[in-house]
Amino acid sequence: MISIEKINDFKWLIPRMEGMRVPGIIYISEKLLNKAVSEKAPEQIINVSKLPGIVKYSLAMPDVHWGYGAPIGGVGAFDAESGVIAPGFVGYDLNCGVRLIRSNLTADDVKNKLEDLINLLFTNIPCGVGSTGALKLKRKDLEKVTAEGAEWAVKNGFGTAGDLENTEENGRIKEADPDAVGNRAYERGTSQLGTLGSGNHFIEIQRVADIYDKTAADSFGIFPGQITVMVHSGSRGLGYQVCGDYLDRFGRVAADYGIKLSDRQLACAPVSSKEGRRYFRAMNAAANYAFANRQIMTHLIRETFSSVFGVPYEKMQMSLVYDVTHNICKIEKHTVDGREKTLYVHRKGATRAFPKGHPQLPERYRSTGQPVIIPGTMGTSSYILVGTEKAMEETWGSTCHGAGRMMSRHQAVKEGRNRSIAGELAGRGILAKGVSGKGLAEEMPEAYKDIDEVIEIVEGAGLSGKIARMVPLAVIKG
DNA sequence: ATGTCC
Repeated sequence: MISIEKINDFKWLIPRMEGMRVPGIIYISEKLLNKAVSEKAPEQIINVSKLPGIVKYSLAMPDVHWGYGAPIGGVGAFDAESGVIAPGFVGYDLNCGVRLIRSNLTADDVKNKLEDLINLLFTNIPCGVGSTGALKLKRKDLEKVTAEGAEWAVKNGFGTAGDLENTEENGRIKEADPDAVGNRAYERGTSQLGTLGSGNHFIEIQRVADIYDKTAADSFGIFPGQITVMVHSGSRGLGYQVCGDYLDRFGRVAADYGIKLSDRQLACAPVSSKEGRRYFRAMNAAANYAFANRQIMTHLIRETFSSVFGVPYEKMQMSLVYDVTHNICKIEKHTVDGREKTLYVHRKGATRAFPKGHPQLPERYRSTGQPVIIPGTMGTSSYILVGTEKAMEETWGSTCHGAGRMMSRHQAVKEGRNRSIAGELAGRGILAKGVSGKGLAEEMPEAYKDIDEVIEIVEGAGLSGKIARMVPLAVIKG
């Protein structure tokens, strides 16, 4: 039995016990804690707290759930000298992330076009496990993609300079090394650029249903009744392979650095070690691939809208609001006990949420704070939030990343037997097109926590502010 | 999440 003590309505403490270097903190409500968090997630929060060089606390967001090695919804910062880096605390889908594309279309404009849009998106953007895209790149070009990220995509005609401006890291992480990515990863990545993938990855056409902060919404280009398009995808087989390769490697070398692993899935190496630095550069290379992937899909989405409406997409003002990554480790400066420190911040199923004034934000968001894009499920709302100063102080500038699973995929498939999830969604006015019925069942809304409750918690805890809520109209699923 | 088992 793990003891979890209430700090306040939205914040809970796992006190430091034998072997823990720092305490655990879970941002959650009593209701969600009892209903949606199994014992396995707190065990992983504790395992993370035992890693060398972890600073202050092992954190979990309200969408926390059990994952490979470390919890999804977990955040932890590590000292730049004594800390470690752990692939299992970044996730297999390196730079899995979300972007939101705005438009000047209203729900009325798309009412009679939704079916065409969703069918053509499904045709134009390959999805599903192992799906391959229209682009087949030579190894040399692929290396440019891992070095240059979304910048490569824009350079090759898939998007605009404005897209880069509105992407975390401008869509290109500088400290990336194409040579740190293995052959097998490149083989898998060759034909997958511009593909959606499977699982919880999706492209969704949404309607803006609520505005909570008009000033911020205005500066984000968001208005009531507006059509937005949300993309959730990552680095596909390339990132998966990078994660796997370095997990193997770290599993073998951790002992050489005197690290005793409490869970092999949480294999790690010192950030300052040869292996640690190499993983960091490979991870960033895979992250760049993911930025390019979402960028190329953005272009395909714009073309799809153009062809359905018969007007150039520029006329529909389909610009990028923001692109966030929620599976990554970043070098960031944070204040620790009154002093500025350089930290390796791991976010696994957690979103950066920097406050207004932060120097890393694009000029246009300097006075509002960073847009935080949070998807719900196929059947529920999604949100635009904004980063806060309190997140900077308490969670290394982090917030939740989505609703967070409540049921295992296996359990969801079982629940979905003799049901048509697409049919049920259609009954609620949501057009869902998936590669497989099983895939849709795995992603049924009931398999997830209530996104509205999750958002209430991050807002109540002061980790982000609500800007707008979108509802799903139509979605494609891998 | 994932060429859902090299």
